[in-house]
Amino acid sequence: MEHPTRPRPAAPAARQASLREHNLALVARAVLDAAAPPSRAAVAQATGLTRPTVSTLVDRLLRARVLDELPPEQRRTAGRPAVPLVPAARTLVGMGLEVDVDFVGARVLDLAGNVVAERIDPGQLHDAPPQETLARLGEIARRLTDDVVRAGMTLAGAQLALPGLVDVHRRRLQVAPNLGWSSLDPVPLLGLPSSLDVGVANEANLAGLAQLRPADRSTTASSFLYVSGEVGIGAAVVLDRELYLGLHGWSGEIGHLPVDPNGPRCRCGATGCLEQYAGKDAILRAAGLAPSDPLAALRDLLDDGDAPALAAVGAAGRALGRALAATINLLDLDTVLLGGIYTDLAEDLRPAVRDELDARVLATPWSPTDLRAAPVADRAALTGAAQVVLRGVVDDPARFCEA
Amino acid sequence: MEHPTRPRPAAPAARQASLREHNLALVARAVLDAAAPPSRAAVAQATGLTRPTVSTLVDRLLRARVLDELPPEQRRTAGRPAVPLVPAARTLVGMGLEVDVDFVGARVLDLAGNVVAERIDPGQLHDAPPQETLARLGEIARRLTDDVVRAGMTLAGAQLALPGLVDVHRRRLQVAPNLGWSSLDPVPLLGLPSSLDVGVANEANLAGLAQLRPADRSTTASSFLYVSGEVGIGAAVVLDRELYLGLHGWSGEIGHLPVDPNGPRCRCGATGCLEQYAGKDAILRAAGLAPSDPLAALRDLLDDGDAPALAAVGAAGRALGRALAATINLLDLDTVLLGGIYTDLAEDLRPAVRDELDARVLATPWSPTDLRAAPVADRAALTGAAQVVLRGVVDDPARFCEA
DNA sequence: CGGCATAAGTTATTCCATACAACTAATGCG
DNA sequence: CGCATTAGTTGTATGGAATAACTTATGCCG
Repeated sequence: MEHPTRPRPAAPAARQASLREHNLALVARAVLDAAAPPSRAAVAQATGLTRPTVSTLVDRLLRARVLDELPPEQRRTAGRPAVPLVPAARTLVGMGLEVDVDFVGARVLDLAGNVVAERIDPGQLHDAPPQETLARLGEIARRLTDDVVRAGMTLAGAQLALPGLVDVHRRRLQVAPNLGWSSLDPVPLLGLPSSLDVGVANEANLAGLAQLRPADRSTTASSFLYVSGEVGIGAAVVLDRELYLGLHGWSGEIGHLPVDPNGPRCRCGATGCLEQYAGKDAILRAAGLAPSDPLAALRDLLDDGDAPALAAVGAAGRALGRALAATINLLDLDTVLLGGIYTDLAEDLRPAVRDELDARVLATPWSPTDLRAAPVADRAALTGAAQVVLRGVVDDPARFCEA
Repeated sequence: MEHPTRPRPAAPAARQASLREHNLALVARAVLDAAAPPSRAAVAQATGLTRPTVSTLVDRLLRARVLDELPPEQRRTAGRPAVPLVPAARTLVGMGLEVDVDFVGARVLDLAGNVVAERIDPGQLHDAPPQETLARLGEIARRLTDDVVRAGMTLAGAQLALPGLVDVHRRRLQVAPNLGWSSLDPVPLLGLPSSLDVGVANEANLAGLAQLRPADRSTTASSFLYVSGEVGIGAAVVLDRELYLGLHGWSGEIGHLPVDPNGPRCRCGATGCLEQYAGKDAILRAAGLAPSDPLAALRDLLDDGDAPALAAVGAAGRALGRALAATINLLDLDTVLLGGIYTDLAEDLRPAVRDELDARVLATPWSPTDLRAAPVADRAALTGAAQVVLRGVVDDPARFCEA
């Protein structure tokens, strides 16, 4: 059972072995989260465990191929040189899967954060039958799985990102308007071996999680609101590096926040939803482009100072700012990461969004909102999905330790 | 350090003693959450620990006066009769403190949930200087403390509920518009002995937490949105019995969700905020009453079928419904508890709120929203504040075990 | 070049919370 | 009165982690 965050606390039994598992995970996380490859002694320092304890735990993690040793480093100080520890590359890997309106794809990451294998198949998938699309994705997944297994890696699981309401506990898609899908059990349709653990989650939520680990190892905030602007608009609430999922995993449906009750009718039935102002199609249409036009066309218009395009982005920014202000008031976050098409439009959107945030966020005087482009932009959901699998490994490495 | 929920996960050290503490808390919680007083054997069953282990842990909790034994029950079945375990009454107690626009008060609860001591002082406190008001409250607190200590009880801590933006980590009040207070360190102004641990939190958040334990021991949902309608409107997000606090504890500021950008100007600077439609003063004014009129006056008008009153409540319900729909879309909750003045108005508000929820909540087809009056209505924040202290005791009973 | 300080990592021992198994205690039942 | 049954206790074993002492591998200084 892979979940975007660990399963509900439930009733935690508390035997003695839990201690070892807990500390094993603690050590693994310390190595993965470290700024530079730490020695056993440094891990002991960081975790509060003693050096002997860390040693035995590290040995176990080395045998499980969760960690790896680097050659002893040359130090300038006295003392025995440390053996730097790093997450193992190309051993345990996790697979992210995604279906979106214009592609299906899979990406395999290892614990070091490397993309080990990837395959993206573009195509217009709106209203394509789910059986067909998911079978196609399953085929890709199977091929990548074969590749990595042949290369000696162990696939720990997979996570499927879908642009819609996903029940993460039942692994069920309730509805994905932009795909034209509803009431679906997507996992069986992939046709993957049942031994492979496949979780399902919302695309924006997974993309949000991916922001926690930029490829350049720079640090992002550990709490933020990630907004994904696509045809629909989704969001992820991340607090203390944990995703807020809500009851089912449907949290973050920001696209239908009411911006103006007198506004245009939305396909959700209400009027004046955010999506009608700041959704991809809405922006393009307001800028005088067609929904099928590439985003670059809008970029060009903006760079040329085209008035309708500037007006479209301004209106989108104001609407987005209002919706974000409401969200921030409700959730008490101080960082907003602009994802999806908003990443490229960040500088164009900023003034209008800023104005609305400053005017409407109650906490502004004490905690002004940090508004920035999302650091991970390249199909972040795919990366986030794979990371969820790997997070499952790091949170319970005991599963992969035989002795 | 009392917090509405336990402090941030941070870096959990993991020594051997943690195991005992964890299991101690597990056993304590099992007894407190049980539907009927359980035996040691039943606790063992419930927790997954063995009977000998439970026995030693229970002994410790008995010595710490966290638990108590009842006289062995008469059973109809064979076997040695069980000794029922209950939370100890009148031993360890927690104090809730509250300042609101029309009263200051303190309430002391024991682990069994009994109100052990209470003192409410009504008064119009809008624009009263915080030094004075908090000193008054401190005086009450000191008197209650003396009473319970004299009666042999141990006061584990206190928690102060305030109607405003409270930074729970710094224990600081940023702003409380309805009190006319801002930028305040309230705890020192209470003048309580520094040995007493006093936390601070938002009134609506604490009232929301209180809903988890109705006095009649009936079960509420473990996840819900609690809405507190007063002069301002606040909310608490409770997921899996845990309060979502956000970064600072400012979550749940629902009162300034925009309902209609063309609506009346709000003192927050924006226009058409929820508070302008569904705040206590707004409803009373729209019903032709004065803000100072008691709620009963509105009740009478409604019962008489007074048209302006009905219209006022209808408008409030529609506005509230829209704001709640936005909140539910964002947070994925399926239960809304109406608190504050909304409790009494629940049946009057229901139709309009229902309509808006059904129309706007995306998840309605799969998870219709349960809308009901809050089960704990009698100054719930005061109760919730005391419970936060007691929760701290139950989560770490080792603090009170000497041996 | 050899002793010494220093830091990393390991080995041997102790400690302690829990599991396990066997016991005692207190009841109903035939 | 013996027996089955369930609650609770005692005594022993297990196994993680702490502690302290050790080994290893370096830089530094005379």
